[in-house]
Order: sequence, then structure tokens, then C-alpha cells
Amino acid sequence: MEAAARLFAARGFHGVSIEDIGGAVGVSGPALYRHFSGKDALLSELLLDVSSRLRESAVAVVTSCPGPRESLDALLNVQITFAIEQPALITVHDRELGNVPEPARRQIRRLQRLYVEEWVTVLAELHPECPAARLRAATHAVFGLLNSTPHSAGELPAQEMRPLLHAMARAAIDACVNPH
Amino acid sequence: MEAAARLFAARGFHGVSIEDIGGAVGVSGPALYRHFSGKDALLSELLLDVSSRLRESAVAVVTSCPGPRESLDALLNVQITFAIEQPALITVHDRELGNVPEPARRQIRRLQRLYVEEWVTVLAELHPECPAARLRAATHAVFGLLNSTPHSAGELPAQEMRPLLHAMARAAIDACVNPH
DNA sequence: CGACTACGTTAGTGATGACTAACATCTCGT
DNA sequence: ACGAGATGTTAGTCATCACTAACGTAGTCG
Repeated sequence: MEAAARLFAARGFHGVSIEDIGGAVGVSGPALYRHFSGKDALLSELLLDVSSRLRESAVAVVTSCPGPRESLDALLNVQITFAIEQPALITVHDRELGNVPEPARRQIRRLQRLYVEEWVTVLAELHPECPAARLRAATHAVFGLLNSTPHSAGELPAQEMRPLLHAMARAAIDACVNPH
Repeated sequence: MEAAARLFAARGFHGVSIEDIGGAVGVSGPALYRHFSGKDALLSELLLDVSSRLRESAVAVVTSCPGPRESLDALLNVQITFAIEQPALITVHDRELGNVPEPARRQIRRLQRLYVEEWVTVLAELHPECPAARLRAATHAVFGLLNSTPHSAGELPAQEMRPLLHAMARAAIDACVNPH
């Protein structure tokens, strides 16, 4: 699945063949059908895995934080860690939902929506006067900011990237409610 | 080309057939070969068009601005307008470079790099103490933020989206150099 | 009129790719 | 030891798709 994620991120779902994925892990082609019922199922499992891990982390982190300020910091760290350590998964996660067939598609959308709502809830506690739609748009914008790591890969070492992204995202969120 | 951009954005380059593109504009399949030498050429032309338009706008705007502060505002407006009005083009632009064959690929990369350097130059004038690598990473992060519009489509009307993105991006950039 | 060009059509063709079938092999528990 | 299940392999099959060929039909200009 890791190999598949890397290939899907690089060339897109339809640009990768079963043979490619098998080859990347040292087996050849149809061996994969012993583990996945098909190419679609592989993608579904990938996205379900990512979505549920993200949501689980978010829930865990928010419930164990004393207040919204700390929750937001923790949410930022979750997403930043994911974006830096698993750039391929992040890339596939927000590009390939359209290629997932219908039963799984709905479930993935649901998990993604719940993850976003986790953010929006925390932000709403911090800024009760801000309408939810605005907070949702801001959340998506912050995701875009944080998920830019695949594009700036190699520009900066991870140890510098991490606080940079944190500071930028934090500032962007504050600006969202306070247009200066 | 607009139809192709929409389809590529939705399903990925390899997920769209020549027949699909033709069908979307009311002709059927091979008619497209009267206008493009092939599917690759269509994609190349799309990306070349976008990259050069972006770079041209950036150069025009920067040279006609009195100072870096105004230049940055103008650059933000260029990118925001593009992201809001042409979400499909923006999506294709930062996803499908890997599917462009080699002669055109290099040229597109060059234009993209020049566009980024336009931003980095302006930012360097505003923050001379900040290393260029950091500014480059921040620029990519801001692009990610602004290009999030396809994800939050429909959340917010464009008239609200525009100043929101502007404020968030502005704040993120300031935070980049001033980690608070 | 009559050639030429621009632009469309339908009917192949050859390659690629997802998936299946039939056939090894390796590791077990008994 | 041995049969069973898990996990490979190679050799098809069938659909899809980029692209070509051959042909039709305006408009345009001599």
C-alpha cells in the first residue's frame, strides 16, 4: 500500500498499472489479487485508512486537551506531522477521491467531513463570532497551506519546515477572523 | 481546452479519453486531431498557456508597482483571481506536470520557476534578513493556501472568499519572517 | 464552375492493462 | 510424511484507448 501510494501520488491512479505496483515491491502483477480484490479496492483501502487515522488522531488530541487553544496547536501538529512524514498519502488523499467507487466513497467523505468538523468546532470555540462557513473555508485553506510540502520538498529541512508551517497556519487562522 | 481542463481536473489526465474531451464540446473523438497533434500536446499547450499567463501577469504587475508592499498585494490578487475564476486550470497546473513529455516539460518548469522567483524577489525586498530558501517554501505554502478554492467550492461566495484568502495569505507571509 | 482547404465523420489497428485460469511452491498442523 | 492453505508464477482474455485511414461536406478563391 505504501508503494501504491507513492506511485498514485506521482502519476495518478489511472497512470499506474497493477504490474507497476507489484514491480515496486518485488512481486509481479497479479500476485496482488491475493491481497486486494482489485485496483479500486486498493485505492479505497488506502483512502479509508488515511481518513480514519486522521480523524482518530484529531478526536484523541482534542479530547485530551484542556482548552481550544491547545487543541488547535495539537491539530496543527497532527496535520503537519502527517504532511511531512507521509507526503504521498496526503497527495493521494486529496486528489483521488473521485476515483473511488461508490460504497467506499461515501464513507471516506464522511470521515473527511468529520475531520474538518473537528477543526471547525475548535475554531468556533476560539472565535464564536465567526460564521461556520467562513471557518470551514479557512480550514480548507489551512489544509492547502500545510499540504504544500510535496511541492516544496527539498527546499527546507523538516526541522525548519515544521515550525514555519505552524507559524504560518496559526497566523492565517488568526487573520481569518480578524481581517485587520 | 477549457473542457479538457475541466475533465483533467476531475478525473486526472489518464482518466480522460480523447472521446470524452470531444464529447464534451459536441464533436466526436478524432476530430480533435485537426487541432492538436495528440493528447500529450493538448496537455502541454494547456500548461504552457497557464504558466506563461501567470508569469506575464506577475511581471506586468510587479514592474508597474511603486514598491514591494504594493507588488505583494498585486501578486496576491493575481493568484486569487486565477484560483477563483479558473479552478480547473489551477488544479491541472499543479498536478499534471508529470504527464507532460520532455520538450515542453522543461519549458513549463522554467516558467513556473520564474513565477515563483517573482514572488521570492518581492518577499526578499520586504524581508531582507530572511533566507531565500525559507521564502521559497513560504511561497509554495501560500500557493497551497490560495489554491484550496477547488476544495472549498460552494462553502463561501466569491465576494467573501476573495478578501478572506487575501488576509490569510498576507498574515501567513508576515508570520513566516516573524515567528512570534 | 472547380480545385483547394478546413473540418468533420466512421471504421479500423495495435498496444496496454485489469483481471482470470491453471499451475508451482512453501509452510504448516496433525 | 502429507494434505491444506497461503502465496507466488506465467499465459491467456477482453475491454479500452490513442491514433490512423478513408471518406464526406461545406465554404473560398481562381
